Amino acid sequence: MAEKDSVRCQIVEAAKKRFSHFGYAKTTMAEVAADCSMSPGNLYRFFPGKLDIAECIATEDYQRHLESLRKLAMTPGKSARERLRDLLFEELRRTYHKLEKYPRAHEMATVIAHERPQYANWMLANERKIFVELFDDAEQKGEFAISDKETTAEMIQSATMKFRYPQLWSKLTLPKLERELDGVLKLLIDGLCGIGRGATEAAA
Amino acid sequence: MAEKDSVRCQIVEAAKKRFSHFGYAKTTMAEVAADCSMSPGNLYRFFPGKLDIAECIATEDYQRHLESLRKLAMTPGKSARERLRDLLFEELRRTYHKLEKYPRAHEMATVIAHERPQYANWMLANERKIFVELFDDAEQKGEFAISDKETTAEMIQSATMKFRYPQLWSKLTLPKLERELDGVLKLLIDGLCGIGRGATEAAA
DNA sequence: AGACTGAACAATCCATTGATTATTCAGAAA
DNA sequence: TTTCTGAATAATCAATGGATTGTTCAGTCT
Repeated sequence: MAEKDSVRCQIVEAAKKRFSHFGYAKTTMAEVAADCSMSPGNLYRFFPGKLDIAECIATEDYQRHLESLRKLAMTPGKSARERLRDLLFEELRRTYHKLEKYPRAHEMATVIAHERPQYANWMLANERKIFVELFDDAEQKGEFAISDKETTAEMIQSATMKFRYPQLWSKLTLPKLERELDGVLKLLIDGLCGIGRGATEAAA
Repeated sequence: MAEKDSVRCQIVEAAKKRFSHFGYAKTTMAEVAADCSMSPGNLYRFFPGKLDIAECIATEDYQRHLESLRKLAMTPGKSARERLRDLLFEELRRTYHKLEKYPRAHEMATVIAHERPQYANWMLANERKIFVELFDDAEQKGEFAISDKETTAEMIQSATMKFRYPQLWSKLTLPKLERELDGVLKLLIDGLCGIGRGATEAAA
């Protein structure tokens, strides 16, 4: 069992190197197998198919991301509003930098999104859980009370789509995207009327 | 001059029929010319190229749309909030129905967006003008006061991307999209705190 | 002179085909 | 028995070149 896991891990590492260097399409199962000193056929005892290796790599990375989001959502000593802001900014920056550093990641994301349409939904649902935790906490501390938290989380995701897959919808630079997210967030939190208090507080 | 315009119009009408029936790629300049009983070369006295005919068709249609938006933005007897809602819903419904009725329209939109990247920006800028007019009016009537109206308009567009090209980002049905837009709009107007008053008013 | 034509050209498309590759599985090795 | 191999298969990809099509322009017609 531990044996099996270590082989799986070896395969994933080999594939990770190939995928990020040559791209998903340009690496063959035979190459990954050779890197692991095994036959192509043997890969299929550990993964149902090529795409599943990619998904495994993506998920591994995504779990780390989720962890860091959870941490941001619960940072003590920060207002709920600040933490919400931190969450969405982290989301934007992570994907932006990831695609900047590993341009091949875009190909992988595209392939997975295309062949496994539910995958993106699963990611969104995971993040919504974090939003809901944050809202629960905010309610307890009397910062704001949201009646339908799950729905509200969906609405926030809907309104911030552009910042979740930044390079996909626009060719804006990161600073411009950040300024725009800042503006959207201010609207989402305070509403059009602005309420008066702390219009600058959010920009800090 | 009037002569020239009528020929242009004839070309546009012929192209419109072909494009919506067979698609942009599948109709040839020769066919459009034949429909107008003229040679292919003659088309180029009226349009710089094939894409410009498509753009002309799109723009004609878009101008009508803009007009209807302007009307909605200025409907007397409605609150600014209601009118803002009407605007965004009209936007959603129009594109949704257009693509449902003319599936070929998607191809044309894609081609134009790809070859003329500035076109989409021009459309967005036009609509922002309407938002700004609406905000001016709202300010005058004391409904809400927005400091930077142009920027606020940009933020609203940013937050409602998903509903501007509905079939592009999701496979949701119109009713689901409407419910989602409704939720996003409520957030945008009232903010997360909800302010207390009229949580149901927006859903009416 | 101005309006228009249609053959010519270059760019693009697209079907065909030959090569590559993901996946399977009968059987070898341990 | 369990683990693994590697040739066989079917699906996909990439190259090719022949046909199609957007665009031009020398020249005809009015």
